[in-house]
Amino acid sequence: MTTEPSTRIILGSCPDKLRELDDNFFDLIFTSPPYADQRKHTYGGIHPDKYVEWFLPISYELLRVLKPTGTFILNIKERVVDGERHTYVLELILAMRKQGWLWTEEFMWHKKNCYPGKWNNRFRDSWERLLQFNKEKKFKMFQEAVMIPVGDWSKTRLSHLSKTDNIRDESRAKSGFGKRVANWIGRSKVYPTNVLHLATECGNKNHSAVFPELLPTWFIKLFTEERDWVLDPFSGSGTTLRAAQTLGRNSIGIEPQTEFFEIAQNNLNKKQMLI
Amino acid sequence: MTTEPSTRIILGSCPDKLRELDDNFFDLIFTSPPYADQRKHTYGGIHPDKYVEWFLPISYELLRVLKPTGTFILNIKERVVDGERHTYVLELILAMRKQGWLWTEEFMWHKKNCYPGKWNNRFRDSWERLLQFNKEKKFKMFQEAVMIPVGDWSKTRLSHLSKTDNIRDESRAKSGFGKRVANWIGRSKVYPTNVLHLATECGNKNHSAVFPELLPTWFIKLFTEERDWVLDPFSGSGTTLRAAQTLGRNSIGIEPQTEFFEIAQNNLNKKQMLI
DNA sequence: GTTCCGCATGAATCGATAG
DNA sequence: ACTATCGATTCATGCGGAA
Repeated sequence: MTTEPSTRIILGSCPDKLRELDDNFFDLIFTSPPYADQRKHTYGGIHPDKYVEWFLPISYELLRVLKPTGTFILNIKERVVDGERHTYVLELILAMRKQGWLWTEEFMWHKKNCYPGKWNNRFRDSWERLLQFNKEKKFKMFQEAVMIPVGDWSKTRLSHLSKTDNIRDESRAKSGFGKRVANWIGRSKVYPTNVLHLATECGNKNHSAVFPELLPTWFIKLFTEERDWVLDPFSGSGTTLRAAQTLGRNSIGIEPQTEFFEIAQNNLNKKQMLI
Repeated sequence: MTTEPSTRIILGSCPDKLRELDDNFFDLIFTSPPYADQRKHTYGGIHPDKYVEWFLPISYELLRVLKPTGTFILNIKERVVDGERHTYVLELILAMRKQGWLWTEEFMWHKKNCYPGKWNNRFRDSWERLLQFNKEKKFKMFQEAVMIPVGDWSKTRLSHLSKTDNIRDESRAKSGFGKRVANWIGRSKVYPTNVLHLATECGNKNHSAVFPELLPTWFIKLFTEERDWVLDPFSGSGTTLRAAQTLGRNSIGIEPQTEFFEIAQNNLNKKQMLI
């Protein structure tokens, strides 16, 4: 048994590779599956009308490999089809409940910098769903791990902050929500809400990720302890795995594309990699 | 024909009173219906399992009285029942589509100051859905009416902020999001996103509103012109009607409780009231 | 060392044009 | 008529070069 947490990426696809994993093994599953008909160039686009059908065999396996006290966080957003929001996400929630999942909560990721554009009939979409599913009503949760510091006077102060005002200290504090943590060290802390107000990662970083590392970091802190096991069945460039590694959690990722598989390997600490 | 816009509240309940209204009459329907409540004895509480069944006859009439170019904004959030988010909102969206509604968009109200509380298995809920439904793909929308100041200046400006610089002036500007207007007149503006980041109203007013007046104000500006007709089928203390009156729109409200009916009457400009 | 500014880019969507 | 492809639109962010 090593003292370092282990990180491993499996080259392959879901649900096939999931079947090789043990029952009741993971404490947290955090993933952002390919959205319907999006990123066609990287993943084979899944047609919106076929999305639920495609995902259910995967969620079936996820239910099996999750511990009874574990949590599944699904980052997803429905696309616009023919002028309407498509209903596949709503249908997926209903179908997963029939599969045995509990739909415990819906967190919201409020993106600070969303995709630009201008249309006559809608505004830019600046939020995504973070659906929380559980196997049992009683699950592990460590709310203290994600508390944010706020004093009485700072409540007033915070209400006057603009979006950009929060940015600078985010990368330093790594506590989520970008609340200029450094300035309030030693102050009393409060619990956050179910809205995460984070920026998407910019494309000109040396690695590209669809979500910022702060996102998995926050949920890993909230739902796991050190040495717990984290799974990302669509690990992509490995953002979830890197967050897990930084926090001393064991993790497994699954990724079908060799290109992303290799990028993720390079972004992770080699000493902890199990090949 | 009066030059002032008219405002009228009907004492009665839905869908009965809706049946007395004309076809294809309203440009905007904005409402926050009573939330589902499992405590049967509560007045007006609708059991979550019966919510869709209760609402469909109402949405049927709303579809009838809305103009083909009009918009229906439904402010709603599902309750937690037995540890899970109940699915009645998801089911309602699916059922309303079968009724003929288009589910065009889902706006998000990100509450700045949400209800306090502490639970072992969840955080405070600080967002609500604002579901947009339409009859036709082509609907009236006036995006310029809700533009907000560009964030570009703020990078420079915010680096040397004084305390007074931070003070917001929502009421004077009436610009929807209430984003520090006075200082940036003459600056270029940008379109907002589909997330509204507003504070809930303070409780120390003599009436309690479930949403701040800025919320209906924003949608009335976005989807109607002066003298257009606005309907709130659950008008409560009359927040939507007052917003409509302030903006020079005609409006009709429906409210079953005499107490709220009278509160709303008192909050509105009497000269424009049609009794 | 800082700060400032230019610039490329991103889980998108619509409408027109083409097959 | 129905589907596929393509250009136009837009803005917060972070990197890199310059002052």
